[in-house]
Amino acid sequence: MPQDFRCDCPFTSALDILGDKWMLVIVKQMLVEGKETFKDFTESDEAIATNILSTKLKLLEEVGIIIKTKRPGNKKTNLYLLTDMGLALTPILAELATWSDSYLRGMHPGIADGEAMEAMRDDKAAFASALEQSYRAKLASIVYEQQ
Amino acid sequence: MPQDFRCDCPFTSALDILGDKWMLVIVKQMLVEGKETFKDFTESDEAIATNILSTKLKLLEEVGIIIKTKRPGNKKTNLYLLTDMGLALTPILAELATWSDSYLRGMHPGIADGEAMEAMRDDKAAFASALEQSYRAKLASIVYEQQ
DNA sequence: AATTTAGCTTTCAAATTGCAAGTAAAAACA
DNA sequence: TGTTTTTACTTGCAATTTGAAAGCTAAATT
Repeated sequence: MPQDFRCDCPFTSALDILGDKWMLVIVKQMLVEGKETFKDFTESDEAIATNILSTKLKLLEEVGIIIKTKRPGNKKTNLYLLTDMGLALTPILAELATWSDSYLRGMHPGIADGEAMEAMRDDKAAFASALEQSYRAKLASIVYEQQ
Repeated sequence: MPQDFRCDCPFTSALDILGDKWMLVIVKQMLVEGKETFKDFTESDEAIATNILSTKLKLLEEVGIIIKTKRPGNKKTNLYLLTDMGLALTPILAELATWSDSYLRGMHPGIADGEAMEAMRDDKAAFASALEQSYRAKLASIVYEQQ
């Protein structure tokens, strides 16, 4: 199923891929919460249904935002990892979270407000690149089958 | 219909509102293309259906991203304008477009690549604040019913 | 007064999302 | 070595969202 695009607008084209309830949430779970396996994702706060998870992981892989691999010696557990294309979504996530912080608390007072949020308020770009860097460090440290 | 949120995550909460095919596209049409009226939106490249447009405009207003008003003396044509909350989405849009520029051209070679794209590549933050500023200038110049 | 325009609403079809249950293969356990 | 558990799904079906097309009403224009 090749992606199709509504028009030639770069804003809209990003949303043709990312504009749904789940794509960026899954990327966030990988980047921020360190989720890597199918089971990890099913145990998230957002409680994604397994059929949708399966569909979205396939789409993310097809588009090139993640790769699907395994740890050597383990034939069962799939590892899902962000590519450069996926890591490049970090600034979008940081912008979404700071927008929530600024404008959604009136509507949803429970929104988390810990150290990470403070760090983001303090310096959004620094927060984003620290997140990205820490994910890259993890990638460098874990062993998985290259393709 | 009060919005409901999947969990307390600030990333996810933004997507509970913005995570669909249309919300950010409509904001983009207002901000970048200067669209203001129901008819303006129906004439866009993205070709939104009128029933969906109607639903999404209501939701955008309810959330506080836009206001619905009129020009004095005109009882027919509604004017939809971005609020501060809506204008604060500008950086998200800029990030989405630059991500498309960097990673989607392989999949979608037709993505527009004009002066605006060059300006964004050159300085994303400057581009975003120029866009925002120009929208604010327009707001200051047009006459509409205050509420 | 008649026509056009703007801003919808309604109907119904199609696609997407979601719940719950089931399956298959690998791994862990006894 | 057999049994159980775990992981990663798939399947069936209901509910919600999206979409195409037509219709409708009031305001504005001719």
